[in-house]
Amino acid sequence: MTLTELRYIVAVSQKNHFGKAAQACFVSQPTLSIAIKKLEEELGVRLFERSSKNEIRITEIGQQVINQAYIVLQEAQILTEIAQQGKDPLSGQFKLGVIYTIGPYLLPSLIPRLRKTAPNLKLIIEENFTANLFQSLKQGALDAIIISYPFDEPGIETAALYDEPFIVALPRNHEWADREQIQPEDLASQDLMLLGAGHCFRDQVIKACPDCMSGDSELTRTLEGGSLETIRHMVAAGTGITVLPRTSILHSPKNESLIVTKPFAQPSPTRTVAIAWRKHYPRKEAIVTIRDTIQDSPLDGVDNIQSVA
Amino acid sequence: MTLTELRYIVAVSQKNHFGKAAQACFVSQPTLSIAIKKLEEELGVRLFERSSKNEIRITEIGQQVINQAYIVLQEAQILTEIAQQGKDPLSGQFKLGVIYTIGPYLLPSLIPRLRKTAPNLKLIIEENFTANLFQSLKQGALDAIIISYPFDEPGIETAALYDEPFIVALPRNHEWADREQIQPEDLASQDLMLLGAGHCFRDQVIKACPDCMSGDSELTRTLEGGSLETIRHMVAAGTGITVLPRTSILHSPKNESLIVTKPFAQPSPTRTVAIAWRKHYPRKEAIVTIRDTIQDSPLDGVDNIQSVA
DNA sequence: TTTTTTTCATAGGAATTATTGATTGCAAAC
DNA sequence: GTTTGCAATCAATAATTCCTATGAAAAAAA
Repeated sequence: MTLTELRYIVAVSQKNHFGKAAQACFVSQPTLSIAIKKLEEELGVRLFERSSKNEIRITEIGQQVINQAYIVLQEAQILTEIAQQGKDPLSGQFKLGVIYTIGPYLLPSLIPRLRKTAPNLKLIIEENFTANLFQSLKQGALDAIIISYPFDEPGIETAALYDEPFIVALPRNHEWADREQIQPEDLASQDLMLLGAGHCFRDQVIKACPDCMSGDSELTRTLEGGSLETIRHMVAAGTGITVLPRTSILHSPKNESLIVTKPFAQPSPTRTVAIAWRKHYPRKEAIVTIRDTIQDSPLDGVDNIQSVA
Repeated sequence: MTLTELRYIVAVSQKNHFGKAAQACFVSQPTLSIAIKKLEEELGVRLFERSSKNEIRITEIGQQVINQAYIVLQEAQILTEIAQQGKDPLSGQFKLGVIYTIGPYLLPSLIPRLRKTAPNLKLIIEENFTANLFQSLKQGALDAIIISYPFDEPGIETAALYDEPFIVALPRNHEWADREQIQPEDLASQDLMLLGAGHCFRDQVIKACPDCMSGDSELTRTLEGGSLETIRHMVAAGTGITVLPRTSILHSPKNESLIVTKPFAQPSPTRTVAIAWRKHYPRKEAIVTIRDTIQDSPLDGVDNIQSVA
């Protein structure tokens, strides 16, 4: 049985005439006759009662079969419509993972802009650690993830989005409050607060300021389970100092005068934020759109990275 | 789009593996790959995300398409089941027309026996004049009709069922009550009651007893709108005499002593009852079954006619 | 009657499409 | 690096679809 054959019998039932039905199907009359004969043989049932002169007649069982053929064809039509609707890579769900230290600062501006550039894209957000996001990406639970370099996994492609300098956050009355800039090595002597294990930003800070974790620096503290916002509040409370990605301070309340931020001495420690997806992911256009949307109106204080489509 | 392609994508979604899916569909892996590629191109949508090593992944739109493919295939399956059920020519509706002068006598015995020989046949009965039955048969409103010869129409085939002698019905106290048999010509001198125009039996009686309608026989009366039963009651009431087909008296109450029946002198006027159907009617088996059912247990007093299958 | 017309079935051949085993290419695992 | 597993590709062949031309049957017209 083929859908074409079903279309043929439906046409015959509508035209009551093999020749006209064939015309309606844009085939020759023998083509249609043979196809129907084949279907009748396959079903083991005579669908039409042919008489040479008068109109053809539909058998009782033939009518039932034709009614069902309508249903089959209709469902097939719905299938193509489903495909048609889903043709747009910028429609449907898009599951985006973002690491904890980017999500709160990137998403508030990204989401409303993405609603304009891709209004049919139903964004579903997950915030998590890089490792968990990567697992979900690999398993297909996420369509793309936004993480920080270095990130190099087999089967995964990435595109850099922007470079984000690190800055130092101090309590207003800190001894460094008057400094212009900070040397990374100086942090070892301070009450430095870091995120818990799992946050890549923690590792990046440690790498930028290697001394802070050396044996003699017992001032450095890890806040397991905490977030950058938690740490920032602790800085404001005078508990210690910390290192933040610059985007995290651009979105904080302007009048937050309890905290002072200082840049690092050049070349400043920096992280590169990137988007990653499975190599064979079929909706690359959606990823390009997200990347472009992020870069079209960059966050203050970060440096866009040239697209390498 | 073909049903085969839909079966392929369903198989892939079940096996998560092109090779195994191909095996399940009893085709080679390239066959399945190409078919799916073709479907994806036709729909303009990527259904599967292929990665070399790991299992394949179904895209969001692909899942929707596959869900719909299930529905299409299921409806197609229902179609074949409908055909399967209807394969039996002895199932479904069968619309049988019978003329007025046969129906009341044949059907009471035919219907219960047909329920045994063809229990799935849903018999729908129409009683009417030959001409009307023929029209309905030609138009397809009836599947077969039971009429009396002569009956010869283009595109219609017939098979004789049985020969039925005519008999004369008299009031008990009629002058002929003691006769052994009646000569057709004698009827002209009697109060002969006939059915109205349209009943073929009327014409057959007139043909058998030509004198009864000649100018000098003003005793013959036509009962428009009447039936054989009406006429029989009038005979019982002594209004006149009539000619009946023999089956009509076999089913009358045994103790109906107000009427006396007499055979005609040999060769008795007789009618041949036959079944007729459109030449191209596809369920000939149903007709053969009805014919055989009538003849397997013949009505009393009639002569079966040899089947000429 | 005979002829014509209508209509579906059939035949033969061309074009298209489907199918297959063998091969290639790719990515991951050893 | 080599092997392994998987899907894509290739080239040859098989199957099918499709068309034109023709045939057969029956009704309508001459």
